[in-house]
Amino acid sequence: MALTEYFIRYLQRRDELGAKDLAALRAIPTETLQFQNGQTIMAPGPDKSHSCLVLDGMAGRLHTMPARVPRPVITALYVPGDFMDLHNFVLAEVDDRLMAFGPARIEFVHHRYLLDLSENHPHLTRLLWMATAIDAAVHRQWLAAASTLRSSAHLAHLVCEIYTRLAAVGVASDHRLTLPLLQRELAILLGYSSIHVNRAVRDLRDRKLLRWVGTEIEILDWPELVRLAHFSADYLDLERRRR
Amino acid sequence: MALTEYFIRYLQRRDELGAKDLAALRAIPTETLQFQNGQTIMAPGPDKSHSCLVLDGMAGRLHTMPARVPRPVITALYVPGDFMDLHNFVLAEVDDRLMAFGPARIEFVHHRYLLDLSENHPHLTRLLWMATAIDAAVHRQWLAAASTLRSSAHLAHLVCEIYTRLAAVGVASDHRLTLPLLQRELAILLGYSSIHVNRAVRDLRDRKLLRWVGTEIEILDWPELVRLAHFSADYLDLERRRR
DNA sequence: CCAGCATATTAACATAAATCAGGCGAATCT
DNA sequence: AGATTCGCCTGATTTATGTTAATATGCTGG
Repeated sequence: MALTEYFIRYLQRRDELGAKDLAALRAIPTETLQFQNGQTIMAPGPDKSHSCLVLDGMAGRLHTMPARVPRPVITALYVPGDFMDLHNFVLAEVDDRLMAFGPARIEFVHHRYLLDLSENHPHLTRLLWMATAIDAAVHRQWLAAASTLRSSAHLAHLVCEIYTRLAAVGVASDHRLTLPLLQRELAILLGYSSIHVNRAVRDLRDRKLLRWVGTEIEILDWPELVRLAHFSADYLDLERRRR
Repeated sequence: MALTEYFIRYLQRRDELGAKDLAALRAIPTETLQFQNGQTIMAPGPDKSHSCLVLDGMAGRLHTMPARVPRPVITALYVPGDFMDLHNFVLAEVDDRLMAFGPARIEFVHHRYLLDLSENHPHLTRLLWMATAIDAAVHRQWLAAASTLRSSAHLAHLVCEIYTRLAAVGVASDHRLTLPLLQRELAILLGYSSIHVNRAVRDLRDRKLLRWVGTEIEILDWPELVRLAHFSADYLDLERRRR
């Protein structure tokens, strides 16, 4: 199985890929595995041999604070095309757990191929580096959202971001998206109790901004949702540019 | 002026540097500028030509949400040796403002040298990449801290982290540190009102965990502070390892 | 069809943090 | 010295969020 075309499109939206780059990417062998909702894609620990990317479905990163901590926190969400685990290629140890949200197909790439890429394809290396930098930019946006937004606006911000990211890879359109997260999981993502998340969902419904049944969301008033959430897609760095 | 030895030590704590790597790093010319408290080191905008690192003093990253947002948020703090702005080498645009906290000397590296490095020194490239990955790991820890900790513990976590990072570069020791942030600035970092930060400081004082006068902090009970903050230095990735 | 379970929802109450209002003390300026 | 500014500190009140408890709803397996 070859490296997901989703990821190649992820890169192509942001920079031009030459024929040699494309060939090098497509030559990387991967192993694809299927996961069910809640399953662990990668457990924390040192010396990982693979990094992984999302082919299909959604996945997330569960970060646990050390010692007797109240609960883990979801610090990132990944959609198809996201190379979700490049970090562990350059870090000694990442003690986050990667898990599937809903059914998901994940591709695993052995680090030897990334190492080879970093030795012989500097342009691609910069693009992989860019992918981790975009992850970090999303982290910063989440930090800012958590600091400045109240629960409803905070939840709205998440919906705007995920819709934008899903739409960018063609998995969502027409202001409809599937978000395979329980309210309990939204709570540990946004940093609220699940009851409070429920209040926030109700608030957005009452304002007629969206319909939300189970995992299916329909955004009824995108401009107003964006305004409430102070959302702008800039930080996702979707623009095409030489790097 | 050559690339700061602090940054070289930052790398050496985490991996071995060969003679060629060292020579390549030391050959990079930099320009050093002095900033006063509150001054802008780099303004947001596209097409930056330089990245910068902290030689002396402290600096931070101010992230502003778009359009009529309540306030900016401090999403990162940088200490001597931190290559604080590698992001903009690989990203099209970073709309964060970099500013000095207290007097600070900052080194500027032209992107042409980073480009050269990424073309010809894959091992060093991976290490720079690692530096941005560590930044991202710190972001995730801040996200987790913001979600799970109450004000006092959250503030305690920040103090633990900054002391650990300052001590790692030899700028702090004996459980004493200088933190050139006003309570107002701590508030926009932690996501509280400054009045509430004041209460958190008082709480830590009342518990006899630290003395805090102006910008001078003395940690009186490190183990208890660490326990309260659920702090562990793991995420700073200080361990030495091949990458 | 029912029992059993998990999730969503709501209400009532408790706590945390924001906001409002103001006082204190040190540094600076006139 | 007096006035001003700024950061620190504190109490009173309001708002946001957490907690507990209970009900509803939708699924699954018998």
